[in-house]
Amino acid sequence: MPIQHYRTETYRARTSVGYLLKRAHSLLVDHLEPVLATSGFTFTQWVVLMHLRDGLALNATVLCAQLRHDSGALTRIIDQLEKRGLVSRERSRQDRRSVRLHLTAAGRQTVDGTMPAVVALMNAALGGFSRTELADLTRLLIKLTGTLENGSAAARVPA
Amino acid sequence: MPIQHYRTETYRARTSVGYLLKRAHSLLVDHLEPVLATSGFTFTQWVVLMHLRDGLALNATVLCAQLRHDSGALTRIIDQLEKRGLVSRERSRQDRRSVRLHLTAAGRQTVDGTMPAVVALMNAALGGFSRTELADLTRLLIKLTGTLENGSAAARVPA
DNA sequence: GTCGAATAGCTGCCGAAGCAGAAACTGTCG
DNA sequence: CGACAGTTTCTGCTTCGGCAGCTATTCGAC
Repeated sequence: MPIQHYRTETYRARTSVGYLLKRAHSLLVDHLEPVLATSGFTFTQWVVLMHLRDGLALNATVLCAQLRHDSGALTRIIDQLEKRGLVSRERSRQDRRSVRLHLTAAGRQTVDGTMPAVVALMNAALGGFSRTELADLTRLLIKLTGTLENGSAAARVPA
Repeated sequence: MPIQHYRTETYRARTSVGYLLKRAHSLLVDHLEPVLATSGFTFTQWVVLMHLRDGLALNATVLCAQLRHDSGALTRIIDQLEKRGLVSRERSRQDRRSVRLHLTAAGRQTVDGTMPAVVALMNAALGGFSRTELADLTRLLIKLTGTLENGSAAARVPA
């Protein structure tokens, strides 16, 4: 039995978590894009490279789930990055349906090169935050995504 | 002099605020869309109606800024909603360049009809949160957006 | 008042994401 | 073995957001 945080009569867009999430993310991307553009990347391309660098995804299917992105669109992004020599495709031998992705040396070097500017931007954005506040924010966001990933939220919606 | 929250060597996508914001928002929208589809709305259309209902935006320019949406795209969304009789356009008399937007009675009734399901969904998504946790999350998100709206973040990025 | 600059909104165009379906492959069950 | 369901990736089609340019209107300097 969850708490009634919001009520129908008093729900307002501007104070809702959903609106604030969108706004914060959108503003962050707007600040990030010019920085990445100096390295010749769109935001989406850079995110793909970051995930490959961190070993979070070895193939397109997992990458789609992680990034909540369309598989068709991802194919085309990988095409671009492969053409630039930053990513390589290789058919898996265990399961020949699957294509293993990894960063090339050039790809790793390029994405590492973007990190100082990105980290500086993030730290500036969080300039007014104490360490505790950032830890709280991170924890609460992880908690929220955890709830949303399990089907529990959708299941409770009345017909 | 902001705190060095993140460092170049240890920055990882999965634990960064940016990634978590995107993921949380995206999951929330995925849950919301089927609910709104039963009323015949896309997420974007519904957000526009909500803002008009709450009196947050009286014309297209303000609405664009609020929603961080393109003015051209917004014109077409308003077209659809006007054609369905949910929104009305009216040239302002004070400034005839400006078009005042408002919900029609039908529009208000329709968007109000979506509220119970939306509120139920949000409460389910926040099921594991205490009142304090939701208050903290909301406050921290507002704080973050505030920082990002003032140009301070971008200004500090090194060349 | 007049002229140039700025603002509000709309239209055409382009690129990227979403959807559906095809092709290649795997594993299972009879 | 062979039919069939399920995966993984890729390819066309459609839709939608972002950009540039246009018109109408207003503001400000002179």
